[in-house]
Amino acid sequence: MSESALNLGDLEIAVLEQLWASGQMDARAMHQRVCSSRRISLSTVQSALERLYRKGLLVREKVSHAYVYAPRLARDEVMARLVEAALDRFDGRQADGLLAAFAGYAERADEVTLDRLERLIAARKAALSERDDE
Amino acid sequence: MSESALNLGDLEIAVLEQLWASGQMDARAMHQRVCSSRRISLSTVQSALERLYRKGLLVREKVSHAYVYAPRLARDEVMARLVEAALDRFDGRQADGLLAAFAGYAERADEVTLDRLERLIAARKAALSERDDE
DNA sequence: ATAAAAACCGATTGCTGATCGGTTTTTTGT
DNA sequence: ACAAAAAACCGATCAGCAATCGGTTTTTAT
Repeated sequence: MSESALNLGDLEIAVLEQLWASGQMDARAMHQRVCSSRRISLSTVQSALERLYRKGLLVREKVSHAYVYAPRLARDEVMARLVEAALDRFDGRQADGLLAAFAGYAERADEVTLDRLERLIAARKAALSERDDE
Repeated sequence: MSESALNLGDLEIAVLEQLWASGQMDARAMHQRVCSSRRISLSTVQSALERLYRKGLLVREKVSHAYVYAPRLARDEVMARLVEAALDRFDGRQADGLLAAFAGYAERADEVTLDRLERLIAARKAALSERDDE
């Protein structure tokens, strides 16, 4: 096993989005934010937070008697892990899949993004050739 | 909804891998290939094939009395859709996530892959500027 | 000490993939 | 044409997981 089987439900993602937007909050505050779009009890929100905590995606700290939760990973990092998890299940290199996903995406990408990508690749190339020189 | 909620189980992926490797086969042949690693009945394999067919990932044709299944999408394409599906569930642009996944991957990418990517980006840039000229 | 707030616990529901055996339909060999 | 074999088809069960909740216990603050 590749040991990176990550999966997230809809509520879990909604909760994460709130935390990424606000930095941290307790279950009550989260409930306030989420219950406008979802008719949901406090318990349900607590469950989702607990699940995310157990999945290693949140940290928490007891402030007086209540847990205050905060994201343990950046939004991008979580997305990256999700992508990795999706691709991990296939045989062999996952390069192809990511390349393909990326190609499809690049078809619609704007100049700014393309520039960012070029820089990413240039940086990696530089790192590679420096390694070769040693 | 973004209408691209694709998800695949382990057996489904194993089945797809076989088809990508061999082009096409019927349920019996698939059972032969898969039952070495998984102790599984023919019915189970048939179910998986049927599910994949309904998901639009396979085509099939009656050859004499048995269905012969074949992939409808390339391996890369399926991987790309899986990535898309994983990222679609987040708010806003999925650019960031793909970029992040890609950045992580690029850290380990070899020169050949980097070259391929550069070409991909160059092609997209060319397409963009041609559009601008019109 | 007591009331309020939160954690904690367990139970239920719904969805989906995996799994199977039995029944019907179709094909094929004689 | 008919019987045997093969496959599709059907429905049922099981397992895992997210979502959902209410009730009980624990903790805190007054």
